[in-house]
Amino acid sequence: MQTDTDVAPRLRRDAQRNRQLLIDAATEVLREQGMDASLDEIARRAGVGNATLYRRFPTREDLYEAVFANMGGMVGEAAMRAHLIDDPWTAFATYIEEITQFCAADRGLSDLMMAGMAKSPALNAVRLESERVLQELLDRAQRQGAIRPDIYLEDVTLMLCAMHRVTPAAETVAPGTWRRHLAIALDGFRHTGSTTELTAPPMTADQMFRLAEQFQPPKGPDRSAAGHREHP
Amino acid sequence: MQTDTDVAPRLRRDAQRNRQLLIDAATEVLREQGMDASLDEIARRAGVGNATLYRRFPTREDLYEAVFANMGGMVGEAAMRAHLIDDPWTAFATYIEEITQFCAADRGLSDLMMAGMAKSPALNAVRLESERVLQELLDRAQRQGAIRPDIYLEDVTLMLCAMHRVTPAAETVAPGTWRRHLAIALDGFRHTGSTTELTAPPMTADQMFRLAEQFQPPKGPDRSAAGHREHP
Amino acid sequence: MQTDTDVAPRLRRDAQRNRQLLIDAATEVLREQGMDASLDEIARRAGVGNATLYRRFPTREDLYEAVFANMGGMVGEAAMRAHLIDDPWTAFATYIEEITQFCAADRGLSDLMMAGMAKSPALNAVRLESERVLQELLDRAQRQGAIRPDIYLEDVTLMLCAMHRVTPAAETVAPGTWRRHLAIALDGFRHTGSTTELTAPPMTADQMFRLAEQFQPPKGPDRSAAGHREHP
Amino acid sequence: MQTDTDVAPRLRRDAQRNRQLLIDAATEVLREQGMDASLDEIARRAGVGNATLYRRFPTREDLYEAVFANMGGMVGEAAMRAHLIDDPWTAFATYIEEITQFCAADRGLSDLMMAGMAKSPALNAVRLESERVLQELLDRAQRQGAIRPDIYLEDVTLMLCAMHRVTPAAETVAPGTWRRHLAIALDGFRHTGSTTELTAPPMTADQMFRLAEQFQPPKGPDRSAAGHREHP
DNA sequence: TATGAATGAGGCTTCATTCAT
DNA sequence: TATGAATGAAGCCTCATTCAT
Repeated sequence: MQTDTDVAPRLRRDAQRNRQLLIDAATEVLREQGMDASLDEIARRAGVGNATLYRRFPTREDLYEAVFANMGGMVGEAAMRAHLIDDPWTAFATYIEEITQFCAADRGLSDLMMAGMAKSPALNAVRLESERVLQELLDRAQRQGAIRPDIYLEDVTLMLCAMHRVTPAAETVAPGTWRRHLAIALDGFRHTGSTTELTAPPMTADQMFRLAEQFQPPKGPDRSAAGHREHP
Repeated sequence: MQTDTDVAPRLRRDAQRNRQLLIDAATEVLREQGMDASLDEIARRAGVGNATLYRRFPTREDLYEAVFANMGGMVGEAAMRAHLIDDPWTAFATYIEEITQFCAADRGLSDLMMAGMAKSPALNAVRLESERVLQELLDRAQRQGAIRPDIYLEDVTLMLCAMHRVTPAAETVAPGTWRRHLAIALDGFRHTGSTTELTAPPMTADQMFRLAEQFQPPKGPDRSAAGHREHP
Repeated sequence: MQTDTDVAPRLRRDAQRNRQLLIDAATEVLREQGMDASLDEIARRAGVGNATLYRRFPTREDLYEAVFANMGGMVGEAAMRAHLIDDPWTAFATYIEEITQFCAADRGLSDLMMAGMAKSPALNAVRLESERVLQELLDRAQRQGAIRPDIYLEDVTLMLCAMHRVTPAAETVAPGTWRRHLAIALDGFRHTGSTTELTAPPMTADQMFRLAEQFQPPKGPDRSAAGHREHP
Repeated sequence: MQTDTDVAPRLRRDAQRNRQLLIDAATEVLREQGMDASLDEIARRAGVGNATLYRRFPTREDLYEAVFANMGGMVGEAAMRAHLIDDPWTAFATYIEEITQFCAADRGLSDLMMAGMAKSPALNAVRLESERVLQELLDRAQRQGAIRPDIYLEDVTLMLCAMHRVTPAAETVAPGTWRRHLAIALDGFRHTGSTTELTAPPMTADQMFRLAEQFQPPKGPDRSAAGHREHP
């Protein structure tokens, strides 16, 4: 399902296979249960001992990073396609639509898209990149007058965050409806004759960060002298 | 804090008191920790044995139902206030704002507002009542032309669902920002010159119900051979 | 085996029984395996679910404290008997002998006698009380000239510490030999014509404390959001 | 660091090198963590696969044996130096001091000095050799009247055993204090006017052996159906 | 041969739930 | 009736050890 043959440089064939089994199982379980999924369950689903999972991915973050390794590519491609679109509004909307389409199909992806994961460079990189793209598209659409001028990146991000927390579940029940939902939400950004005046300030980037921190996967016990001790 | 004298008709005085203690504690814990809170924690906070909780509220649903019994009142009052507002759009927006204000301050409330709780008449009743109100306000605003005509109740509900899954967390980080967020989202419903055409159909009521079922509190283990055992 | 009926104020009879079973099992396991014993093993040996152990004794320290609850009495009695002895040296030696006799019979007791257990008031209290007694007896014997004047409390304590780390094991192999061992060691404190000059300074009380900290029982994972999460 | 070219007679050059890396790493880890150190940690520190460790040293004992193979040299040199000392008491005390100095700096060495390792010829050989030397020095000091005549080799050994179980920890907290501690303890052996009469008999050599057996490194699980499994 | 990989069991901790008082 | 008590299972993590390359 995932194809990151280059990511794990030299791994024995069977290890490579197990790694893939784990990633696939994790993808599946995350899709179903979201970011709080049990690691043992993932190992079980992969048909692999739990310790194998720990060997391959010492922390939950490592596993998640691997699961979403190809997300970077997805974002990049979506960005590229969006940049080819002439109409600024359409470019903006299309980019968000593509991102959302990805998330709608995967509860885990949705969860992680906004989750803190402060420790995971890869995940943060993807998010930052996506936000960079978003900012560009937003600027362009505002310059052209399609989007109301008092909208900030964080407004868009927050709206996406909210969407992502619902679309995967909605998808299992009414596939495709998210497109309608998203179209409506996007219209809220439009620069039209009748818009509600915004009194509250937008979130700051730091507040967004702290918000993301609140959507964290479970944190296990710390690793100072824990666990197994003696086999009597 | 809660006053549901009719709900539990004949109960000894102390039982009545315990019931109330539990509801108050649950309200508090749910507000802080959301739908997944530990039942033992609730009993502890109420200063009551855990078994008492089980006796009073055999299932988690029963407890939650009681906790949100008074929400009906809140919805009713919001509805009343909204109906006093002349401008249809303002009425619509104000009602949603009041509901959201409540949810923003209470993680448990937000969780449960959309949560399945199929078994819970009370919760469903509140939801249905709220939806009835919403439908009225929506109709009115559409008749007057403030809201685009191809919007359905489910579109509004779904948007609210998404909001509720984010606002409580946002509130801890940037209080009040949800107003901005909500204003933008509501503008999406407006009937303006430039709106995106909606190709996908709205959710059906039944789909909404099945969606709500996906946001469930934790389910316990399968208990087949549990309980007290003499020490063999 | 232990008899602390007053310690746990009002406990249901079965709980009292289980508590006792746990303490007995812990005593036994600690005697055999020392302070690193597995908590699950203790529960198993007591014929009780592991969670019961946690309910009764939330931390390892709590359990250990209970196991050694009667140590205080032992120390007090030994002190009383020692104070009745006229000859200062005999009083000093006898007190230490009684303490050691207790420790020789119990590896767990020996371990804990010196172990850090910084969190356990009871254990620390016993240790401090014992040291107070020791100091008195030491002073008396030094005033009378039986013990060389450049000996400090910490010298005695350290010697005891060393003894305790060996006597329980020795006891299983050659019961009673510890008396011989102890007699020889005590003679080292005597004020005689031929003693080795002591060039190094004695340990400070603080150093003793930090030494004790090095003999710690295993530390489990921390309790921030760990363990059980969902029962899917 | 170690040089046991004779021990492993014919080994490929790289094997020889790995063997040495492992011994060095083990020495280091044992020094820091004592006898219970993790084997994986040792292999890791050696920069070598864990299976290599198993191939080179099938059992923990085998590894420990190799680690302490050179201890024979240390003992021999200490013995030599002691024999050059004219005063019998000084010779006796100096030898013990040198041995203890070694142990104080090395937790693993201390642990193993007395540990059972019944299977390990090398460790036993070192111990026996050291005891032989000790016996000689003891005899000499007793003949000259410096040490009381009713002291036996096992008395000295046992005292050393007790010291070794404390000095490494003490060393980290109050370096050098062991010298004071040791000096006091040694004085206990002296032939002076005032000594305590010894009623209990000394340990027999066999009892000492069985005592040593009680200080064992961790034993692994029972492995009956382990290993690699195809994923069914 | 050397190695990384895999494994299951074991340790700790918490939770929803039933039992006995 | 109210309550504390008991329970097993599930979660997380690590280790000694065997297997396959």
